[in-house]
Amino acid sequence: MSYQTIKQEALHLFSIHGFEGTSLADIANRVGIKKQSIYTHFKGKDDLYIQVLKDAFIEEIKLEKIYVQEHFEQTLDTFLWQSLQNFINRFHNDDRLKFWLRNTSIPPQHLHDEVITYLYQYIDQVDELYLERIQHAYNTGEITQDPFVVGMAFSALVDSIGVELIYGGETRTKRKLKAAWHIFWLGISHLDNARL
Amino acid sequence: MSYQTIKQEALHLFSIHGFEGTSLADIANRVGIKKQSIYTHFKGKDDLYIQVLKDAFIEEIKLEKIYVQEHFEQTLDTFLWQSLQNFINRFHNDDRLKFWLRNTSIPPQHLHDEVITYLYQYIDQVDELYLERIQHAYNTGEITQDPFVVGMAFSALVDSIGVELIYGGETRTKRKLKAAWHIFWLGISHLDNARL
DNA sequence: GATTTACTGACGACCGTTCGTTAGGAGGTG
DNA sequence: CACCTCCTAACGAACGGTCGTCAGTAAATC
Repeated sequence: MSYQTIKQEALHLFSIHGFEGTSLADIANRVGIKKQSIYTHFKGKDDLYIQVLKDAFIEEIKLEKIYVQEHFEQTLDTFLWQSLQNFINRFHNDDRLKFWLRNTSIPPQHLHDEVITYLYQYIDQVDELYLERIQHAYNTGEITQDPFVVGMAFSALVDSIGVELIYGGETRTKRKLKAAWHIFWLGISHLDNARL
Repeated sequence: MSYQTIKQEALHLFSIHGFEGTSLADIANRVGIKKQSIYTHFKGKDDLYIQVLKDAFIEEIKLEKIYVQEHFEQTLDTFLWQSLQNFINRFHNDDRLKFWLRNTSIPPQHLHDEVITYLYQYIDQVDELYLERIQHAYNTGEITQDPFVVGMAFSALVDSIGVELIYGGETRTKRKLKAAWHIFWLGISHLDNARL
């Protein structure tokens, strides 16, 4: 089924070169068909792009849910740390996350609203997933800070890792992650429960 | 001098639509000239793009240096916090930072290396600037954690704010920044000087 | 008059898209 | 089994546009 193949190759190229930087000819070339044949399966370039976006959205949410489900019982420490490792691994082994992080910063203008809608849904849903686990940690006294604040701070930490991954330096990413994580963990387990 | 005007309008459009998403016709249109006239001042699109990139790099570095210089004597608390505010203001009032953050995630492939080189220079130089001030804070006992680690963690904090700014939600940015800063500050002033 | 600047005109290349057509298989009908 | 119809997938050819670019010319500035 070349319907799937087209989406797969489109995802790959979009994740590297973005919407305008990727032509239908390029995609078709990788699939091994002519660009006109793409129109058998998709209404046009916009349609293909949105389909790819949607797929990536659904899949990424699913993977996050699975992770949280399978690691919920671990200590918050390893739960959060391994989720970061999981995030990094996914970025390297899968085009979806790459597509996701890269295309949301400069989406094609005429599709901006649609892209942003999916993006916000993604962030909110993921944040909520993690908030549950963090709330749990707060209740058991594992952390002392307001769970909502901790959740947001962790979300910011994930954002920063995303940036580093995009910029490409593996050494840089590791170094920054190590430092940011260290400070983050000290912060959320701080004894003085300061008010915000 | 329309040489400057061209760069200015190019910067504006590149910062919104990226390299491929911006045409010379669009730029010329905003300047009020024909697209061919751009070739009087620049060798071509690539040349214009690199010039704009270079300008943004130099100017942003300069602004950071000025900030650090003028606020060095403040407490680390306000020094770092206000630098974040400064960062946010610059993003909103100036196209350079917008260009910078947006174009480094998906640079045009044939200019990738050049772009990345400038980017790394930028990050390293800024990190070093802040490290000096942080080192100073460590010496005076204002913070307890390894200055290098604190610098990296702060750099990560800036990254995450950059992401939020690009995504566009002002409310989201404020909320996340508040939380991330809170945890960050607790972390770097933590009493147990844990080893990394 | 020399030099800078912007213009007109045109170029080939590529863009996304539409058209009509062809090959091949699935499924039903006689 | 043979025949016909329908559907899917991919094709070549071509469309109107836009892209970046180059050459030559006119206008403005010094």
